[in-house]
Order: sequence, then C-alpha cells, then structure tokens
Amino acid sequence: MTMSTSDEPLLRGDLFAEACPSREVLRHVTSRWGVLVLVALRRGTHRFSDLRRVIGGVSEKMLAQTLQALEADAIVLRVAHPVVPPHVEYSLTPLGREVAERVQDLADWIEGSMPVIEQARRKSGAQPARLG
Amino acid sequence: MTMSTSDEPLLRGDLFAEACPSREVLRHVTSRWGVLVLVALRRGTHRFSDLRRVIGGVSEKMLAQTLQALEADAIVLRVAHPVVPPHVEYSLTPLGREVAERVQDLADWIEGSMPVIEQARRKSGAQPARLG
DNA sequence: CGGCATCCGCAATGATACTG
DNA sequence: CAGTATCATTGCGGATGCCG
Repeated sequence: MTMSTSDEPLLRGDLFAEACPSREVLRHVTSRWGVLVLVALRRGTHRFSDLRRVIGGVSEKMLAQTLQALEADAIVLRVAHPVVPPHVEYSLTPLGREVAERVQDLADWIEGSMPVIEQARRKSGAQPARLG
Repeated sequence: MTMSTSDEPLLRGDLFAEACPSREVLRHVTSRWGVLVLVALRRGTHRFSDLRRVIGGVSEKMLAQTLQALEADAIVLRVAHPVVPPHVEYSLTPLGREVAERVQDLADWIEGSMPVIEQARRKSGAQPARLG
C-alpha cells in the first residue's frame, strides 16, 4: 500500500481527465446496449431488425444511437444497400473485433465469477447494491 | 454472416437477459466512477479521501455508492478501523484484482487505439457521436 | 473523517408516431 | 425496413446539511 509519495495528478494516460476522448469510446463500448451490440456482432453481420430481435428490450432509438456512436468510433461498419425496402448490414471492423474480444473477455470473466460473487453476497448479507 | 438458422434465444450465458445478474456487475465495474476506482485501487490501498483526491471530480455520494456496489460484488474490500477520527481503507480483493486487470486491459487498448479511431473519424467526417 | 439523507436539474432512455 | 422526430419518464449525479 502507500502509493507514490508525491501529489502527482495520478495515473497513466488521462483516463481520469474529464473530457478524455478515450473515456468517450470506453463509455460507448461499455454502455448498456454497446456491450450487447458488440457481443452480438461478433457472431457475424446483422441487419438492424435482427439486432433488435437478438438483443431484445432495446428501443429503436437507442439501438440506432448506439450503432451510430460505434460507427463513428470505427468499431462498427454500416453498409446500406440502395434497394427498396432498405437493407442495411452492420458488422464489426477489424478494430471492432479487437475491442469486442476484450469486452466479451470481461463479460465472460464476470459471468464465470458470478457464483463466487453471489456466494460472497450471501456470506456478508449484502444486497446486490444500487448504482447503475 | 448469416448467423444461426434457428431462432434460438441467442448467445452463450444470458448476457442478453434483461435481469441478468452479471449485467449488474458489468455495469458496476464499467460505470463512470467504477473504472476509475478499479484503476486507482490497482496501485494499492486507499482511504476514502485519498480516492476522492486521486480520482478528482467524483462527488462524495457517487464515490460512496460506487465503493458500496463494488464491495457488495466482492470486488472491493472495505476495512474500517475503529478509531476516532474514523479510518477506513479500501483495496481490491483477489477477485477484484482480476476484474481490474481486464478493465484496465480494455481501457489501455482503447487509449492505444485512439490515434486510429480519430483518424478514421477525420476520414469519414464523423463526429465523436452522441450516446453517453 | 467517512459517511447517510434529502432535494433537484438534467441527461439518458423509452414509447409513440411519422417518413424515405 | 430503417430509421428520424417528438414527447414523457427515469434515474444519474451533484450540492447541501447532518451524524457518529
């Protein structure tokens, strides 16, 4: 314990900076629907409606917003076929595949640790706790 | 592309389930302050006020909430010394060290990829995009 | 010092309706 | 089908004040 003895601003990178661009991207990929979109797209290309069905519970608006954010981050690739009715396909970019892997890694680890976590909760009588 | 041909509920685990407990934990560790707490605590034990100073910009309330959530998840260990004035120390549990590592891995990857991401944005003329 | 209770503004999210 | 626009609601997150 007892970290550095100076009063430096602390921590590599500037993850701690309020308006840090990487924080933005982190928020996008770990957002409520961002995680699910990434995991879903790891399985391959999906159309808009496919994603809605697969994810379940996401509103049109939020899915569109999430996809746009990830597209702007060069994580999701959007390909619109100029036909009628519209046909749009979403997939992961090479960059996207890398993040998605890490996000799923985290998600998988948590899922795998849930038994331990829930056991710890029972032992301490702790509630699932607030915080969103 | 063209994923599975059946209409299975989709995806290993049930990350996609609405009331999935692992989603809860995922939200905790990737929350605005959760990420920062984990990264900070990787450096060692901190007192409440230390964390506030190190993280910067976090309110008392949110830091307390975040710590409680992570404590309930058995990710953060809280040790209160019965002295006056109060002296409370926060650290990562073994479980916590594992998640923290993965979270930081993700954060580091994003930071490292920011040049590519920002370049992609300029090429496509995309804005940093909304979504929080 | 390390909290908890309360109040409140605003952004995020959701439901619905409409368009190309 | 794939969105956009609008409105209603929720709940995060900050500020303040009090307590052990």
